[in-house]
Amino acid sequence: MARAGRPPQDPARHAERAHRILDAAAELILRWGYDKTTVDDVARRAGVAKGTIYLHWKTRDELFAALLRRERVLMLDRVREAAPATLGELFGSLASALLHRPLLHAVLLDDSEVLGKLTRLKRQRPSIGGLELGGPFDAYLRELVKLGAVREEPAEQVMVIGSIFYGFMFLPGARPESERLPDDRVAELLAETVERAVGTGRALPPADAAAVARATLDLLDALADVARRKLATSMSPAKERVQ
Amino acid sequence: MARAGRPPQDPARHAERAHRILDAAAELILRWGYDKTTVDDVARRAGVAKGTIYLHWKTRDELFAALLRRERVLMLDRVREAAPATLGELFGSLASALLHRPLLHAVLLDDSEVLGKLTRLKRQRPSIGGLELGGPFDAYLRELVKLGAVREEPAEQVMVIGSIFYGFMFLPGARPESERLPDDRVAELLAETVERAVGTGRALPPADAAAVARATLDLLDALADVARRKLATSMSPAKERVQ
DNA sequence: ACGTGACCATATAAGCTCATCTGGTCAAAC
DNA sequence: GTTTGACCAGATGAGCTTATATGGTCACGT
Repeated sequence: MARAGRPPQDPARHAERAHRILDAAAELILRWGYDKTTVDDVARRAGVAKGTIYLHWKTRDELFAALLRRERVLMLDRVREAAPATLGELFGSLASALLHRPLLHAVLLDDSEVLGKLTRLKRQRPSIGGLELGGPFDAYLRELVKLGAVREEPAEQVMVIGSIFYGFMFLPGARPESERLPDDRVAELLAETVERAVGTGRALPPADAAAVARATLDLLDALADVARRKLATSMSPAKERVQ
Repeated sequence: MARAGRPPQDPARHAERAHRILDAAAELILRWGYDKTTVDDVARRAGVAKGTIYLHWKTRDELFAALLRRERVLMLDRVREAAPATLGELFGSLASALLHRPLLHAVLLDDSEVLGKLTRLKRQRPSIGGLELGGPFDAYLRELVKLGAVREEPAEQVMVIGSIFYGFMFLPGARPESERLPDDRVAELLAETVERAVGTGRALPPADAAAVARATLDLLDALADVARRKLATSMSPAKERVQ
């Protein structure tokens, strides 16, 4: 109640505060799990009043959605920075980035420890690991097939890649600490495995290799673009949104 | 461990009844889950009195253990019959057999729908998918490395294989029915993927290829032998057992 | 205009009771 | 000698009550 001052309508400050709230939420959810993290906790940790949170999001769930969307954008940005030039590198970078974002990792694995009662509900969603399996990724794969970087039958290759990716993301958590490989090594092995599993094995002519690298970055840009647009929806003030 | 008391009047009939009870248990557990399946249900379905079940096993849990051990033996027998001759074929056969044994599949995936409150408890166990990752399988892998069938760093390859296997066993269950491949095709793709992921790619001289096939069958024999011995322990009358 | 925190209706958790169920036993019946 | 099912103590679950916590709102102060 002691807080004075009426900051003018400063969008930058407003956005900064939203991010501060999301930071608080991320930290608390990771520590206590979604069920045990209250809006009041988040507000306190972010140094705002509870009501302020509802100036940004209509419900607690929307706050969480915004958080996940931001995680996604951050992850994709990191992948994009790594500038993967092949399918294997793409998934290696994805893995590496995902392992640095425990919330997304928890969503992928449907970890009830973290997600609480949200666990089963998310199952409905068709997306796996942040990649829509029909859609831009599918087009990307077909492109690589054309370029001779990936074998035929893209529909099956999608399943193969998905399985490998999921297995690599899951298994380390199921093994005793002592036998666990460092995250970076896991990512490297994943990259290698994907390449061997669905690659053609032939070396590509430089022009085609460049085309693959280009297609990969284009895909990431497209995914990041969608992700950023969704995030923007989640970050605009609650009142402005219709639904 | 001399036999206390007298052997049953007709051992064959006795064993047949034990299997009938396990059949009943398997069916009910798959239908209702472990938690909702009572000893009385099993007895009724098997056409015996409840007390009879306790002539075979000391506790409900031991009945379940026997069931799983039988499943394991049956699965390994099936794999052995397929006579896999390479590492890839070994895992293809394992996958195919596992997909035909829903109980083992549930154990691998830690499916709480089926296992109920047993879910988290089994987590402790070091075994994944019925293969002890240190032990006979490890020796087998090293042998294949020596024969030039598998790349170096067997410790990492174990992790790679495990991840791939788990991913392939898990993913189909997470996808919509419409996009799901037939079990046989999944097994084939898994075989191919494992081979590409950890194989050397070179064709082996016939003598070495034969050695690989031999080692594979030897491994299966060894695993089946252990499994059968454990099963035997679980199938001997409850009173004869010490622990 | 903006932000706040007291406020409210509802949700959740804890504690308790009571009836039913279930794993396991055993004296009696084959 | 083998099998059975009535039987028992403890587990489980439904139902209810009470106390606390929580998501979300809003009149008010700045």
